[in-house]
Amino acid sequence: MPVIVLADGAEPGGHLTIIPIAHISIDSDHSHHSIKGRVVHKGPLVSSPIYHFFLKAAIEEENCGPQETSSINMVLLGTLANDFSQAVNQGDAVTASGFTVGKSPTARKDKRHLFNLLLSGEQAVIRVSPRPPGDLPTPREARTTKALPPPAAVSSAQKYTYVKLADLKPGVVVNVYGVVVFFKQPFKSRGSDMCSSLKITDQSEQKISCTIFCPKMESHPQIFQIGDIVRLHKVKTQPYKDSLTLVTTFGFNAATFSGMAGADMEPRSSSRTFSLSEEDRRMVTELRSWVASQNLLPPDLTVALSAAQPKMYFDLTCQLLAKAPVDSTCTLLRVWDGTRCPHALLKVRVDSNIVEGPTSFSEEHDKLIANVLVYDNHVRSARQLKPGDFLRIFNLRAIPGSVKVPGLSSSQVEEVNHLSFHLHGGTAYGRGIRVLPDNSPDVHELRRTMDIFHESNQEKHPEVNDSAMWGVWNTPPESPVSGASMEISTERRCDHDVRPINLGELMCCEPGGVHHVRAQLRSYQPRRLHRALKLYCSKCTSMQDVPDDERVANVYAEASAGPSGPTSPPPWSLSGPVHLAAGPAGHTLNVHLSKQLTSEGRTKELIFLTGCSLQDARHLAATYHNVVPVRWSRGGDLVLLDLSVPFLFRGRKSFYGCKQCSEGAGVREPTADGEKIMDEKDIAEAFGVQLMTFVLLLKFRLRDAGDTLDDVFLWRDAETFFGVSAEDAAVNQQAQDQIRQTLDSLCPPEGAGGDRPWLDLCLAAYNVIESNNIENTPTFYQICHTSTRSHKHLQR
DNA sequence: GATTAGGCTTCG
Repeated sequence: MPVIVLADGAEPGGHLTIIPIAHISIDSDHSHHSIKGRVVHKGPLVSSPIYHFFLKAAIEEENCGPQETSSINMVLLGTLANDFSQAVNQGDAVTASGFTVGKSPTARKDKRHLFNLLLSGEQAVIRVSPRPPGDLPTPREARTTKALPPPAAVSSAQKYTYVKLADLKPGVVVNVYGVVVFFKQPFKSRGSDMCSSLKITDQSEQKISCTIFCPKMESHPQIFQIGDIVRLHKVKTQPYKDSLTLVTTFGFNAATFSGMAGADMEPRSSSRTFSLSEEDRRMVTELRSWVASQNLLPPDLTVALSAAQPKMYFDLTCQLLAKAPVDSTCTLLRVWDGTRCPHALLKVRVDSNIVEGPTSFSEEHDKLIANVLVYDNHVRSARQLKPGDFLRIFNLRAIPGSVKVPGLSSSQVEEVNHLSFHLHGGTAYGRGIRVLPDNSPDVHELRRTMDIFHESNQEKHPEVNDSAMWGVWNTPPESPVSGASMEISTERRCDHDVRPINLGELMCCEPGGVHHVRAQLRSYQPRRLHRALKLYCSKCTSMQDVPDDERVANVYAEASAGPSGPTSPPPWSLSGPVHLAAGPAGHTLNVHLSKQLTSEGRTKELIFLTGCSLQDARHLAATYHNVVPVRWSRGGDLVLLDLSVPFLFRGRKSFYGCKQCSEGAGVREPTADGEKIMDEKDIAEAFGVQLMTFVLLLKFRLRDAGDTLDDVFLWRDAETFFGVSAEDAAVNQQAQDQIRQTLDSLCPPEGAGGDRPWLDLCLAAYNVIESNNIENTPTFYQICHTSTRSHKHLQR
């Protein structure tokens, strides 16, 4: 998906609600909110070493109340900044969503909102409707406009006209709309491009073949099924065999819409300056209702595994669980769709060392897993697939009987009358594989079916915990990051004097040494990066997950509702109620300050709160240096909350203590030395809390020419590797983006087109000996002393 | 502003 969508109607899409700019707050969850306003300032595009690009802008709301803050600063990072710079002009109306909120450092100076919006990554979307012609700038804009460079050509302002398919003349470049009646997935042409073909029709009932040549997969029309509507810009008519065909020309661009009447208008397009005018909406709506009234589309061939019959050709929507190469012309895909095929399914056994994804599943799940063998040209597309991907496989064939599977010994193929599924070589009948985006309606439906299976299976077999399946199922692939292209390499920072070896040699080495290898990153876990963030206790070396906000909020809520009998605040404290204006009605909570600090005029330095929510604590952390949520014990004393939640808030950061190593921890007055503001270490020490630190933990699978190595951990030196501190990654979107970008470059997502770079790595080999199992201890590897270096190239 | 392909079941 493009990060930026330019639309004439600047309303939020789908599930988003527009909220007033004044309601933006650092405490609120704005994931379903969007804001709307006019661009009153557009800063220059600045090249940034980390994000490629960086741009500041400000938008102002129209028709807001007299007292409200009506303008807010936005910080755009990465490709979004680049897109915005090209496609948006001062005076354009925009809506923004998918932002995070931060404190605006310039609020005092520019009199804008106390907070600013940070937009980056996939979730950030800006929609733009250009300023109507003749609409004069506001006085504030007029003052600043002069300083801006002349406006770049804005594609959104361009007017497109569309030709009906019956009115096409030979040898002209046109724009057309059509309903897809046939399509083929892109395949590698003999030339330099990928080639895809489709046939479209419209109300004139003319059927026209189109040939698309584009080097990038994602620039081809993203067609998921017959009946989808495509918009093709800049295609040339070309006579071929008594009829006209359409072929891409320079400037070609495609957008695809669902053909279902009433479906949303969200286009599938790789164009970064995408424009959707009223006419576009009308064209799509008219084609949708025309299709609904006709009977011209070929039947939908989608069939669930539960309805698969021997010998049939059908389309399968499914999830990939695991895959394994069988030989150079054949790859095995293990898939499921949550339904059970009435026919016994062929079991294909492959060496577990070459399987990508889980190698075994529970018996119940196994019955639902279909083995799909893909051949020849499809081996190439299967290479891009990752376990967890949702797929549509077109023109799959159900094959009954015993099948000779290449690469298997004769004893393994004697499964008579079991169904196997083949995706034969070639592209006839649109044969091919397509990855479905996580937000597609088909994926939603698939997930529902899989949910039902899991629930009923849990009831039947509560003892079975099929972690392999859950791992894949809960780890959907992230959608491709548009334009996250940077060349990257790794550099060893150690001075070990060892000769680089290959992975095969490494696996023969005894644990305990360090080794240098050169390998590619095949896959990594967890796919959801927030799960890579852990809390680590350096004393007992335990590691735990960071609790999510909901859990933390619950603990605070429970503590607020705790005992409220007679209380005895500590003698060193001053207590009193404080009224918070936050929230719809505002509310009151109790604060406790140190007498000592208060007398020194250092009231801002430390505050204890009873009856506070998570939001309150975060809110007050913007004003007070150290915020400690506490509760009353049954005996009426101030005590710390359960250490499963943060015991301290400092700015945007929160700090946790280790439960095991903090025995006897309690609320005590920290000694203030007056020179510096006390920090988390001072407070933890005073309370007797063993501080935990944030760490990053990832597991890599490496591969070189001959071997694959699993269980390669990146942990101790993860911060060196990414050039980001784990503590920053916990609170800072920019740090998270840097990790994401690094991983995307090392292991490019499907469709991004990048090659996997070769990495120079220093690995430590070790094993963990458990007391009762000295034999057979597996060897693990850890990446050490290695950092990534990126070499960005500017985008044109 | 070149070149690619130009649907129409594998044969495992």
